[in-house]
Amino acid sequence: MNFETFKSLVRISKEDICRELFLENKNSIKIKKEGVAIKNLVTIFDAALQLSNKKGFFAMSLRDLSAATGLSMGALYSYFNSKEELLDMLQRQGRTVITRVIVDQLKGIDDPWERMKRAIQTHLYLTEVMQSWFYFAYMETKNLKKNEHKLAIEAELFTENIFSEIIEQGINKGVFADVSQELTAAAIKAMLQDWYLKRWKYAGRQVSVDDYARFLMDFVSAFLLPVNR
Amino acid sequence: MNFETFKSLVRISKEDICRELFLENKNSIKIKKEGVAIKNLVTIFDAALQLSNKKGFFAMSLRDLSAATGLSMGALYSYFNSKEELLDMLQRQGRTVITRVIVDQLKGIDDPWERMKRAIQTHLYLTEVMQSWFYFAYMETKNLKKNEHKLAIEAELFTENIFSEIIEQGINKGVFADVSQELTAAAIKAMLQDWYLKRWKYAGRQVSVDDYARFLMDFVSAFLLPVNR
DNA sequence: CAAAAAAGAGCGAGCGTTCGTTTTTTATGA
DNA sequence: TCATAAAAAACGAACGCTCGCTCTTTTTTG
Repeated sequence: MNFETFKSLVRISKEDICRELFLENKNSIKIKKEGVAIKNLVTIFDAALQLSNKKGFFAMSLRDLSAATGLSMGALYSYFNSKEELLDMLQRQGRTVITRVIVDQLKGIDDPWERMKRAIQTHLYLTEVMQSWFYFAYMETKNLKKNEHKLAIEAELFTENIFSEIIEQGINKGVFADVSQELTAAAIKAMLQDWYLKRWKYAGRQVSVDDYARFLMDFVSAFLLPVNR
Repeated sequence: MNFETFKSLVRISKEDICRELFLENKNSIKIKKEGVAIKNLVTIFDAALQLSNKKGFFAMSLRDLSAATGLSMGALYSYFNSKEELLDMLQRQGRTVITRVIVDQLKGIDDPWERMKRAIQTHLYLTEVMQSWFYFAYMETKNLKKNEHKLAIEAELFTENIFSEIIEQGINKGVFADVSQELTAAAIKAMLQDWYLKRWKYAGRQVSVDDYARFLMDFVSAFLLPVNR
Protein backbone atom coordinates (compact mmCIF):
# COMPACT_ATOMS: atom_id res chain seq x y z
CA MET A 1 0.00 0.00 0.00
CA ASN A 2 1.21 3.48 -0.77
CA PHE A 3 -0.27 6.93 -0.45
CA GLU A 4 -1.96 6.96 -3.83
CA THR A 5 -3.60 3.61 -3.14
CA PHE A 6 -4.68 4.80 0.29
CA LYS A 7 -6.28 7.92 -1.12
CA SER A 8 -8.40 5.98 -3.56
CA LEU A 9 -9.43 3.41 -0.94
CA VAL A 10 -10.18 5.83 1.83
CA ARG A 11 -12.09 8.84 0.59
CA ILE A 12 -12.30 11.48 3.21
CA SER A 13 -14.22 14.54 2.22
CA LYS A 14 -14.54 17.70 4.20
CA GLU A 15 -18.18 17.78 3.22
CA ASP A 16 -18.85 14.40 4.83
CA ILE A 17 -17.09 15.48 8.00
CA CYS A 18 -19.05 18.73 8.13
CA ARG A 19 -22.31 16.93 7.41
CA GLU A 20 -21.73 14.75 10.45
CA LEU A 21 -21.02 17.81 12.54
CA PHE A 22 -24.09 19.58 11.16
CA LEU A 23 -26.33 16.67 12.10
CA GLU A 24 -24.87 16.46 15.60
CA ASN A 25 -25.06 20.16 16.33
CA LYS A 26 -28.56 21.26 15.40
CA ASN A 27 -28.68 23.32 18.61
CA SER A 28 -25.67 25.40 17.72
CA ILE A 29 -26.06 25.62 13.98
CA LYS A 30 -29.08 27.75 13.21
CA ILE A 31 -29.00 27.18 9.47
CA LYS A 32 -31.86 25.03 8.17
CA LYS A 33 -30.61 24.13 4.76
CA GLU A 34 -28.06 21.37 4.82
CA GLY A 35 -26.40 22.46 1.59
CA VAL A 36 -25.84 26.01 2.80
CA ALA A 37 -24.69 24.86 6.24
CA ILE A 38 -22.16 22.38 4.91
CA LYS A 39 -20.74 24.69 2.33
CA ASN A 40 -20.16 27.39 4.93
CA LEU A 41 -18.91 25.03 7.62
CA VAL A 42 -16.22 23.83 5.24
CA THR A 43 -15.25 27.43 4.55
CA ILE A 44 -15.24 28.35 8.23
CA PHE A 45 -13.21 25.34 9.31
CA ASP A 46 -10.66 25.71 6.53
CA ALA A 47 -10.13 29.36 7.37
CA ALA A 48 -10.07 28.76 11.12
CA LEU A 49 -7.49 25.98 10.81
CA GLN A 50 -5.30 28.08 8.59
CA LEU A 51 -5.44 31.16 10.79
CA SER A 52 -5.04 29.18 14.03
CA ASN A 53 -2.12 27.21 12.73
CA LYS A 54 -0.43 30.43 11.82
CA LYS A 55 -0.96 32.44 14.97
CA GLY A 56 -2.82 30.30 17.49
CA PHE A 57 -6.53 29.94 18.11
CA PHE A 58 -6.65 32.63 20.75
CA ALA A 59 -4.68 35.10 18.69
CA MET A 60 -7.07 34.60 15.81
CA SER A 61 -10.00 36.98 16.27
CA LEU A 62 -13.46 36.39 14.92
CA ARG A 63 -12.97 39.50 12.81
CA ASP A 64 -9.98 37.74 11.25
CA LEU A 65 -12.20 34.74 10.61
CA SER A 66 -14.96 36.94 9.24
CA ALA A 67 -12.58 38.52 6.78
CA ALA A 68 -11.10 35.19 5.77
CA THR A 69 -14.47 33.53 5.17
CA GLY A 70 -16.32 36.49 3.69
CA LEU A 71 -19.09 35.94 6.25
CA SER A 72 -20.22 38.67 8.62
CA MET A 73 -19.83 38.46 12.39
CA GLY A 74 -23.56 37.83 12.75
CA ALA A 75 -23.52 35.10 10.13
CA LEU A 76 -20.65 33.32 11.88
CA TYR A 77 -22.76 33.12 15.01
CA SER A 78 -25.31 31.14 13.05
CA TYR A 79 -22.81 28.32 13.02
CA PHE A 80 -21.61 28.25 16.62
CA ASN A 81 -22.68 29.83 19.87
CA SER A 82 -19.32 31.03 21.03
CA LYS A 83 -15.70 31.07 20.08
CA GLU A 84 -15.08 28.34 22.60
CA GLU A 85 -17.65 26.17 20.94
CA LEU A 86 -15.92 26.73 17.62
CA LEU A 87 -12.74 25.39 19.23
CA ASP A 88 -14.59 22.30 20.42
CA MET A 89 -16.15 21.72 17.02
CA LEU A 90 -12.84 22.06 15.27
CA GLN A 91 -11.21 19.60 17.61
CA ARG A 92 -14.03 17.13 17.30
CA GLN A 93 -14.14 17.39 13.55
CA GLY A 94 -11.62 14.77 12.68
CA ARG A 95 -11.62 12.55 15.70
CA THR A 96 -14.17 9.95 14.71
CA VAL A 97 -12.76 9.69 11.17
CA ILE A 98 -9.35 8.81 12.49
CA THR A 99 -10.52 6.10 14.82
CA ARG A 100 -12.77 4.58 12.19
CA VAL A 101 -10.17 4.53 9.43
CA ILE A 102 -7.41 3.00 11.51
CA VAL A 103 -9.64 0.27 12.90
CA ASP A 104 -10.99 -0.43 9.43
CA GLN A 105 -7.59 -0.65 7.86
CA LEU A 106 -6.43 -3.24 10.40
CA LYS A 107 -9.37 -5.55 9.84
CA GLY A 108 -8.49 -8.92 8.45
CA ILE A 109 -4.77 -8.54 9.13
CA ASP A 110 -3.48 -11.01 11.67
CA ASP A 111 0.26 -11.02 11.30
CA PRO A 112 1.70 -8.60 13.88
CA TRP A 113 4.33 -7.18 11.60
CA GLU A 114 1.82 -6.69 8.81
CA ARG A 115 -0.49 -4.98 11.28
CA MET A 116 2.31 -2.75 12.45
CA LYS A 117 3.21 -1.74 8.94
CA ARG A 118 -0.41 -1.07 8.07
CA ALA A 119 -0.92 0.97 11.22
CA ILE A 120 2.14 3.09 10.52
CA GLN A 121 1.12 3.69 6.95
CA THR A 122 -2.48 4.46 7.80
CA HIS A 123 -1.53 6.92 10.47
CA LEU A 124 0.93 8.69 8.21
CA TYR A 125 -1.39 8.85 5.22
CA LEU A 126 -4.28 10.13 7.32
CA THR A 127 -2.13 12.86 8.75
CA GLU A 128 -0.95 13.72 5.28
CA VAL A 129 -4.52 14.13 4.03
CA MET A 130 -5.58 16.10 7.10
CA GLN A 131 -2.34 17.73 8.11
CA SER A 132 -3.78 21.07 9.14
CA TRP A 133 -6.30 19.42 11.41
CA PHE A 134 -3.75 17.19 13.11
CA TYR A 135 -1.42 20.10 13.66
CA PHE A 136 -4.25 22.17 15.09
CA ALA A 137 -5.46 19.35 17.33
CA TYR A 138 -2.00 18.82 18.72
CA MET A 139 -1.26 22.46 19.33
CA GLU A 140 -4.59 23.54 20.76
CA THR A 141 -5.50 20.60 22.98
CA LYS A 142 -4.38 22.39 26.10
CA ASN A 143 -6.94 25.14 25.49
CA LEU A 144 -9.86 22.79 25.72
CA LYS A 145 -12.10 22.84 28.73
CA LYS A 146 -12.40 19.81 30.91
CA ASN A 147 -14.58 17.32 29.10
CA GLU A 148 -13.31 18.08 25.62
CA HIS A 149 -9.76 17.99 26.92
CA LYS A 150 -10.38 14.57 28.37
CA LEU A 151 -11.73 13.32 25.05
CA ALA A 152 -8.71 14.67 23.20
CA ILE A 153 -6.31 12.95 25.59
CA GLU A 154 -8.27 9.73 25.21
CA ALA A 155 -7.99 9.94 21.44
CA GLU A 156 -4.24 10.52 21.77
CA LEU A 157 -3.88 7.47 23.96
CA PHE A 158 -6.25 5.38 21.84
CA THR A 159 -4.05 5.41 18.77
CA GLU A 160 -0.97 4.85 20.88
CA ASN A 161 -2.72 1.89 22.38
CA ILE A 162 -3.35 0.41 18.95
CA PHE A 163 0.41 0.23 18.52
CA SER A 164 0.90 -1.07 22.01
CA GLU A 165 -1.54 -3.91 21.39
CA ILE A 166 0.10 -4.86 18.13
CA ILE A 167 3.41 -5.05 19.95
CA GLU A 168 1.93 -7.14 22.73
CA GLN A 169 0.44 -9.50 20.20
CA GLY A 170 3.75 -9.75 18.37
CA ILE A 171 5.61 -10.53 21.56
CA ASN A 172 3.05 -13.14 22.59
CA LYS A 173 3.35 -14.84 19.22
CA GLY A 174 7.13 -14.83 19.54
CA VAL A 175 7.37 -12.67 16.43
CA PHE A 176 8.63 -9.51 18.12
CA ALA A 177 11.50 -9.00 20.49
CA ASP A 178 10.65 -8.61 24.14
CA VAL A 179 10.50 -4.84 24.45
CA SER A 180 8.56 -2.36 26.54
CA GLN A 181 5.22 -2.09 24.80
CA GLU A 182 4.33 1.27 26.23
CA LEU A 183 7.62 3.00 25.54
CA THR A 184 7.89 1.51 22.07
CA ALA A 185 4.36 2.53 21.16
CA ALA A 186 5.02 6.02 22.50
CA ALA A 187 8.23 6.29 20.49
CA ILE A 188 6.47 5.18 17.32
CA LYS A 189 3.74 7.69 17.97
CA ALA A 190 6.31 10.46 18.48
CA MET A 191 7.89 9.74 15.12
CA LEU A 192 4.50 9.60 13.41
CA GLN A 193 3.55 12.93 14.95
CA ASP A 194 6.82 14.52 13.91
CA TRP A 195 5.69 14.05 10.32
CA TYR A 196 2.76 16.42 10.59
CA LEU A 197 4.14 18.72 13.25
CA LYS A 198 7.25 19.50 11.23
CA ARG A 199 5.81 19.22 7.79
CA TRP A 200 7.88 22.31 6.77
CA LYS A 201 11.10 20.47 7.46
CA TYR A 202 10.26 17.33 5.52
CA ALA A 203 8.80 19.33 2.65
CA GLY A 204 11.99 21.37 2.50
CA ARG A 205 13.99 18.17 2.28
CA GLN A 206 11.63 16.69 -0.31
CA VAL A 207 10.83 13.65 1.75
CA SER A 208 7.60 12.09 0.50
CA VAL A 209 5.13 10.48 2.87
CA ASP A 210 5.97 7.13 1.28
CA ASP A 211 9.69 7.73 1.88
CA TYR A 212 8.96 8.52 5.49
CA ALA A 213 6.72 5.48 5.91
CA ARG A 214 9.42 3.20 4.52
CA PHE A 215 12.02 4.72 6.79
CA LEU A 216 9.83 4.33 9.89
CA MET A 217 8.98 0.73 9.12
CA ASP A 218 12.67 0.02 8.68
CA PHE A 219 13.56 1.79 11.91
CA VAL A 220 10.86 -0.03 13.87
CA SER A 221 11.62 -3.43 12.34
CA ALA A 222 15.24 -3.19 13.50
CA PHE A 223 13.97 -3.00 17.05
CA LEU A 224 11.04 -5.39 16.92
CA LEU A 225 12.00 -8.19 14.62
CA PRO A 226 14.42 -10.74 16.08
CA VAL A 227 15.59 -11.66 12.61
CA ASN A 228 17.16 -8.24 12.63
CA ARG A 229 18.71 -8.73 16.05
CA MET B 1 26.34 8.88 33.35
CA ASN B 2 22.90 9.21 34.85
CA PHE B 3 20.67 12.11 35.73
CA GLU B 4 22.05 12.61 39.22
CA THR B 5 25.60 12.70 37.90
CA PHE B 6 24.59 15.09 35.16
CA LYS B 7 22.99 17.45 37.63
CA SER B 8 26.11 17.70 39.74
CA LEU B 9 28.38 18.12 36.73
CA VAL B 10 26.27 20.62 34.89
CA ARG B 11 24.88 23.25 37.19
CA ILE B 12 22.31 25.35 35.50
CA SER B 13 20.83 28.07 37.61
CA LYS B 14 17.99 30.32 36.69
CA GLU B 15 19.92 33.15 38.28
CA ASP B 16 22.85 32.70 35.91
CA ILE B 17 20.54 32.59 32.92
CA CYS B 18 18.75 35.73 34.05
CA ARG B 19 22.03 37.47 34.79
CA GLU B 20 23.07 36.90 31.17
CA LEU B 21 19.76 38.26 29.96
CA PHE B 22 20.03 41.23 32.29
CA LEU B 23 23.47 42.12 30.96
CA GLU B 24 22.33 41.81 27.35
CA ASN B 25 19.13 43.82 27.74
CA LYS B 26 20.10 47.03 29.52
CA ASN B 27 17.88 48.95 27.09
CA SER B 28 14.76 47.07 28.00
CA ILE B 29 15.38 46.45 31.68
CA LYS B 30 15.20 49.73 33.51
CA ILE B 31 16.26 48.33 36.87
CA LYS B 32 19.73 49.43 38.01
CA LYS B 33 20.40 46.98 40.79
CA GLU B 34 21.52 43.64 39.51
CA GLY B 35 20.27 41.74 42.55
CA VAL B 36 16.78 43.16 42.32
CA ALA B 37 16.65 42.70 38.55
CA ILE B 38 17.71 39.09 38.65
CA LYS B 39 15.44 38.12 41.49
CA ASN B 40 12.44 39.60 39.71
CA LEU B 41 13.39 38.27 36.28
CA VAL B 42 13.46 34.77 37.73
CA THR B 43 10.03 35.34 39.22
CA ILE B 44 8.63 36.81 36.01
CA PHE B 45 9.99 34.06 33.80
CA ASP B 46 8.86 31.26 36.08
CA ALA B 47 5.36 32.68 36.23
CA ALA B 48 5.23 33.46 32.51
CA LEU B 49 6.32 29.94 31.59
CA GLN B 50 3.79 28.37 33.91
CA LEU B 51 0.90 30.49 32.72
CA SER B 52 1.85 30.22 29.05
CA ASN B 53 2.26 26.49 29.22
CA LYS B 54 -1.18 26.23 30.71
CA LYS B 55 -3.13 28.48 28.38
CA GLY B 56 -0.79 29.84 25.71
CA PHE B 57 1.27 33.00 25.65
CA PHE B 58 -1.41 35.04 23.93
CA ALA B 59 -4.15 33.88 26.25
CA MET B 60 -2.06 34.86 29.25
CA SER B 61 -2.67 38.55 30.00
CA LEU B 62 -0.21 40.81 31.71
CA ARG B 63 -2.74 41.15 34.48
CA ASP B 64 -2.49 37.39 34.94
CA LEU B 65 1.28 37.74 35.08
CA SER B 66 1.01 40.69 37.46
CA ALA B 67 -1.13 38.67 39.83
CA ALA B 68 1.13 35.61 39.59
CA THR B 69 4.32 37.56 40.26
CA GLY B 70 2.99 40.02 42.79
CA LEU B 71 4.42 42.85 40.69
CA SER B 72 2.27 45.71 39.43
CA MET B 73 1.64 46.41 35.76
CA GLY B 74 3.95 49.39 35.95
CA ALA B 75 6.72 47.35 37.59
CA LEU B 76 6.47 44.65 34.92
CA TYR B 77 7.17 47.27 32.27
CA SER B 78 10.46 48.01 33.99
CA TYR B 79 11.61 44.61 32.80
CA PHE B 80 10.48 44.61 29.18
CA ASN B 81 9.11 47.15 26.74
CA SER B 82 6.24 45.16 25.39
CA LYS B 83 4.55 41.82 25.68
CA GLU B 84 6.17 40.81 22.42
CA GLU B 85 9.59 41.56 23.81
CA LEU B 86 8.79 39.38 26.80
CA LEU B 87 8.09 36.55 24.37
CA ASP B 88 11.45 37.09 22.68
CA MET B 89 13.28 37.16 26.00
CA LEU B 90 11.61 34.00 27.19
CA GLN B 91 12.50 32.20 24.00
CA ARG B 92 16.07 33.38 24.04
CA GLN B 93 16.52 32.52 27.67
CA GLY B 94 17.65 28.98 27.33
CA ARG B 95 19.01 28.82 23.88
CA THR B 96 22.67 29.53 24.52
CA VAL B 97 22.76 27.23 27.54
CA ILE B 98 21.57 24.31 25.47
CA THR B 99 24.08 24.73 22.72
CA ARG B 100 26.91 25.19 25.17
CA VAL B 101 26.10 22.22 27.35
CA ILE B 102 25.66 19.76 24.49
CA VAL B 103 28.88 20.80 22.78
CA ASP B 104 30.75 20.66 26.11
CA GLN B 105 29.45 17.21 26.98
CA LEU B 106 30.63 15.79 23.66
CA LYS B 107 34.18 17.06 24.02
CA GLY B 108 36.83 14.39 24.24
CA ILE B 109 34.49 11.61 23.10
CA ASP B 110 35.52 10.12 19.77
CA ASP B 111 33.69 6.85 19.50
CA PRO B 112 30.48 7.48 17.50
CA TRP B 113 28.30 5.23 19.64
CA GLU B 114 29.62 6.79 22.83
CA ARG B 115 28.96 10.21 21.36
CA MET B 116 25.47 9.17 20.41
CA LYS B 117 24.72 7.88 23.89
CA ARG B 118 26.12 11.03 25.49
CA ALA B 119 24.15 13.25 23.14
CA ILE B 120 20.91 11.40 23.89
CA GLN B 121 21.51 11.55 27.62
CA THR B 122 22.55 15.18 27.61
CA HIS B 123 19.54 16.24 25.61
CA LEU B 124 17.16 14.32 27.86
CA TYR B 125 18.70 15.53 31.10
CA LEU B 126 18.74 19.12 29.93
CA THR B 127 15.10 18.95 28.99
CA GLU B 128 14.32 17.37 32.34
CA VAL B 129 15.99 20.21 34.21
CA MET B 130 14.37 22.89 32.03
CA GLN B 131 11.18 21.15 31.00
CA SER B 132 8.91 24.16 31.19
CA TRP B 133 11.23 26.20 29.01
CA PHE B 134 11.52 23.51 26.36
CA TYR B 135 7.78 23.00 26.25
CA PHE B 136 7.25 26.73 25.93
CA ALA B 137 9.88 27.12 23.24
CA TYR B 138 8.32 24.34 21.20
CA MET B 139 4.76 25.54 21.52
CA GLU B 140 5.30 29.24 21.01
CA THR B 141 7.86 29.29 18.23
CA LYS B 142 5.24 30.06 15.63
CA ASN B 143 4.33 33.29 17.40
CA LEU B 144 7.76 34.78 17.02
CA LYS B 145 8.38 37.54 14.56
CA LYS B 146 10.74 37.05 11.70
CA ASN B 147 14.24 37.26 13.07
CA GLU B 148 13.53 35.53 16.37
CA HIS B 149 11.59 32.86 14.52
CA LYS B 150 14.56 32.25 12.29
CA LEU B 151 16.86 31.88 15.31
CA ALA B 152 14.49 29.42 16.93
CA ILE B 153 14.35 27.29 13.80
CA GLU B 154 18.12 27.37 13.57
CA ALA B 155 18.41 26.15 17.15
CA GLU B 156 15.97 23.36 16.37
CA LEU B 157 18.02 22.29 13.39
CA PHE B 158 21.33 22.75 15.21
CA THR B 159 20.68 20.04 17.77
CA GLU B 160 19.28 17.77 15.12
CA ASN B 161 22.43 18.35 13.14
CA ILE B 162 24.57 17.23 16.07
CA PHE B 163 22.89 13.84 15.84
CA SER B 164 23.17 13.83 12.07
CA GLU B 165 26.93 14.43 12.27
CA ILE B 166 27.44 11.69 14.81
CA ILE B 167 25.63 9.31 12.49
CA GLU B 168 27.66 10.40 9.51
CA GLN B 169 30.85 9.90 11.49
CA GLY B 170 29.70 6.47 12.62
CA ILE B 171 28.89 5.43 9.09
CA ASN B 172 32.23 6.71 7.79
CA LYS B 173 34.07 4.75 10.45
CA GLY B 174 32.09 1.63 9.55
CA VAL B 175 30.64 1.53 13.05
CA PHE B 176 27.05 2.35 12.11
CA ALA B 177 24.77 0.83 9.54
CA ASP B 178 24.31 2.76 6.34
CA VAL B 179 21.13 4.67 7.12
CA SER B 180 19.64 8.02 6.17
CA GLN B 181 21.40 10.47 8.44
CA GLU B 182 18.77 13.13 8.19
CA LEU B 183 15.75 10.94 8.78
CA THR B 184 17.46 9.07 11.60
CA ALA B 185 18.52 12.25 13.33
CA ALA B 186 15.00 13.63 12.92
CA ALA B 187 13.50 10.45 14.39
CA ILE B 188 15.84 10.59 17.38
CA LYS B 189 14.99 14.22 17.87
CA ALA B 190 11.27 13.43 17.74
CA MET B 191 11.61 10.83 20.50
CA LEU B 192 13.73 13.18 22.59
CA GLN B 193 11.15 15.91 22.22
CA ASP B 194 8.32 13.59 23.13
CA TRP B 195 9.87 13.32 26.58
CA TYR B 196 9.32 16.95 27.43
CA LEU B 197 6.21 17.57 25.33
CA LYS B 198 4.32 14.72 26.98
CA ARG B 199 5.86 14.85 30.38
CA TRP B 200 2.34 14.21 31.89
CA LYS B 201 2.19 10.84 30.22
CA TYR B 202 5.58 9.60 31.30
CA ALA B 203 5.10 10.95 34.81
CA GLY B 204 1.78 9.13 35.01
CA ARG B 205 3.51 5.93 34.01
CA GLN B 206 6.37 6.54 36.41
CA VAL B 207 9.02 6.41 33.76
CA SER B 208 12.18 8.08 35.01
CA VAL B 209 14.40 10.08 32.71
CA ASP B 210 17.08 7.42 33.14
CA ASP B 211 14.58 4.72 32.14
CA TYR B 212 13.70 6.70 29.06
CA ALA B 213 17.33 7.33 28.19
CA ARG B 214 18.12 3.62 28.42
CA PHE B 215 15.13 2.78 26.28
CA LEU B 216 16.07 5.30 23.59
CA MET B 217 19.67 4.17 23.46
CA ASP B 218 18.47 0.61 23.05
CA PHE B 219 16.04 1.54 20.30
CA VAL B 220 18.61 3.58 18.43
CA SER B 221 21.34 0.98 18.82
CA ALA B 222 19.13 -1.64 17.20
CA PHE B 223 19.02 0.51 14.10
CA LEU B 224 22.53 1.86 14.03
CA LEU B 225 24.78 -0.86 15.26
CA PRO B 226 25.47 -3.67 12.75
CA VAL B 227 26.18 -6.05 15.61
CA ASN B 228 22.51 -5.85 16.28
CA ARG B 229 21.60 -6.38 12.67
C1' DC C 1 17.50 62.72 51.46
C1' DA C 2 17.80 61.34 46.74
C1' DA C 3 17.50 57.73 43.62
C1' DA C 4 15.39 53.60 42.42
C1' DA C 5 11.61 50.62 42.36
C1' DA C 6 6.93 49.87 42.42
C1' DA C 7 2.07 50.93 42.37
C1' DG C 8 -2.26 51.55 40.19
C1' DA C 9 -5.71 54.37 37.74
C1' DG C 10 -7.02 55.30 33.34
C1' DC C 11 -6.51 55.65 28.17
C1' DG C 12 -7.75 54.00 23.55
C1' DA C 13 -8.11 49.92 20.91
C1' DG C 14 -9.85 45.57 20.00
C1' DC C 15 -12.37 41.72 21.59
C1' DG C 16 -16.57 38.42 21.80
C1' DT C 17 -21.22 38.86 21.45
C1' DT C 18 -26.03 40.57 20.51
C1' DC C 19 -29.89 41.93 17.91
C1' DG C 20 -32.59 44.75 14.76
C1' DT C 21 -32.38 45.40 9.80
C1' DT C 22 -31.51 44.00 5.12
C1' DT C 23 -30.96 40.72 1.54
C1' DT C 24 -31.66 36.34 -0.53
C1' DT C 25 -34.11 32.21 -1.33
C1' DT C 26 -38.07 29.44 -1.81
C1' DA C 27 -42.74 28.01 -2.18
C1' DT C 28 -47.21 29.04 -3.72
C1' DG C 29 -50.94 30.71 -6.40
C1' DA C 30 -52.70 32.87 -10.42
C1' DT D 1 -44.05 31.70 -16.11
C1' DC D 2 -44.25 35.44 -13.05
C1' DA D 3 -45.25 37.92 -8.84
C1' DT D 4 -45.56 37.88 -4.07
C1' DA D 5 -45.11 36.74 0.69
C1' DA D 6 -42.80 34.28 4.05
C1' DA D 7 -38.82 32.01 5.68
C1' DA D 8 -34.02 31.75 5.83
C1' DA D 9 -29.61 33.69 5.67
C1' DA D 10 -26.67 37.32 6.23
C1' DC D 11 -25.32 41.88 7.62
C1' DG D 12 -23.11 45.28 10.52
C1' DA D 13 -23.42 48.69 14.23
C1' DA D 14 -23.00 48.92 18.89
C1' DC D 15 -22.53 47.11 23.60
C1' DG D 16 -19.75 45.97 27.69
C1' DC D 17 -15.57 44.16 28.71
C1' DT D 18 -10.59 43.16 28.69
C1' DC D 19 -6.43 44.11 26.77
C1' DG D 20 -1.56 46.30 26.37
C1' DC D 21 0.42 50.23 27.71
C1' DT D 22 1.44 54.93 29.89
C1' DC D 23 2.52 58.09 33.37
C1' DT D 24 1.99 60.39 37.78
C1' DT D 25 2.26 59.28 42.52
C1' DT D 26 3.84 56.50 46.24
C1' DT D 27 6.98 53.51 48.51
C1' DT D 28 11.39 51.48 49.29
C1' DT D 29 16.28 51.40 49.44
C1' DG D 30 20.93 52.75 50.49
